[in-house]
Amino acid sequence: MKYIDKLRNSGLRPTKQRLQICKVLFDTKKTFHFTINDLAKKIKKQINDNISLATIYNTIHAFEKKGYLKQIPINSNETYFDTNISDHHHFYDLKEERLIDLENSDVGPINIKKKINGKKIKSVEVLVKLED
Amino acid sequence: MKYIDKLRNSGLRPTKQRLQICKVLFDTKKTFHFTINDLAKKIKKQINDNISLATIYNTIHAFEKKGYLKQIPINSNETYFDTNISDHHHFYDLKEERLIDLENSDVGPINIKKKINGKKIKSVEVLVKLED
DNA sequence: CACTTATTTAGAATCATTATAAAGTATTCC
DNA sequence: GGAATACTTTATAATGATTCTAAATAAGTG
Ligand SMILES: [Mn+2]
Ligand SMILES: [Mn+2]
Ligand SMILES: [Zn+2]
Ligand SMILES: [Zn+2]
Repeated sequence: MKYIDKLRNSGLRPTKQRLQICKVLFDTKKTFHFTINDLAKKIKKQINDNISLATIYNTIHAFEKKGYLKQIPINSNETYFDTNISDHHHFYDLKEERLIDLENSDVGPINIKKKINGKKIKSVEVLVKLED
Repeated sequence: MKYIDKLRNSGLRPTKQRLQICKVLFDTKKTFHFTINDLAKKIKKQINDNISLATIYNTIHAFEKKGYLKQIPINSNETYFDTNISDHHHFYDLKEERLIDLENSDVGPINIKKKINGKKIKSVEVLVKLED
């Protein structure tokens, strides 16, 4: 069982709820962007069972900490997550309020010339805002 | 009167509160990053007068709409604003939870190769997360 | 199976932000 | 200047995403 091992390997007990959430998040051809609210709806529609909102929050945060999800830096009243954990960037369509992946190869190499003493770069993320 | 004209020119009446907020935001050598909460404290300390929180929110949003402030895309429970409205980027020190400006010249030119039909690029912002 | 530890859950609490609507102020026009 | 009008401020309430709490349940261990 793919997800059972995945969870065990990161010290998370493979509970029914976590496995159901894994299925919704990772059993797809395409990766996707979501808010907790989006996800809660998707879960309700896809599995015929209830998972409490607190568990969804807990699980998403646990997955993010383990690196199974990424948080997308964007200004919104809701937090956006991404099942695409590759090093990549985003378009944000301001009118449609929609995120679109920009693969690393779609953006030339980014050269950060400034250095901060004693700190190292953990990630470099580009947000490209789009208008009509 | 610098700020009176500035406000009038953008169709905002130069009220006492707006002028006081202008002073706190723009009467400084250096630009700075702030949350509404930061700013409310700063206002209380610098002017000997009370401005309601609702007015601070209204004013900051009006200024942002007019282009006198920028919102910084970052995941935080509070919204960050910037009095530096030049085209620039940010370091975000994860440990100290602090934003640091990265001037455009500190980052090589960014080449967005992908195009989205019917949309044009409004802004390109880079967020560089720093760890120890 | 007992025992320990982690997880789930409903509901309450928190807190940034936005909405409301009444009182106050700036602007316009005579 | 002095209405009349439109905009602004304000206290306070409402909203809504997220986090907290503490009791019930489930998983891991031997
Ligand atoms: Mn957020
Ligand atoms: Mn926000
Ligand atoms: Zn993405
Ligand atoms: Zn800045």
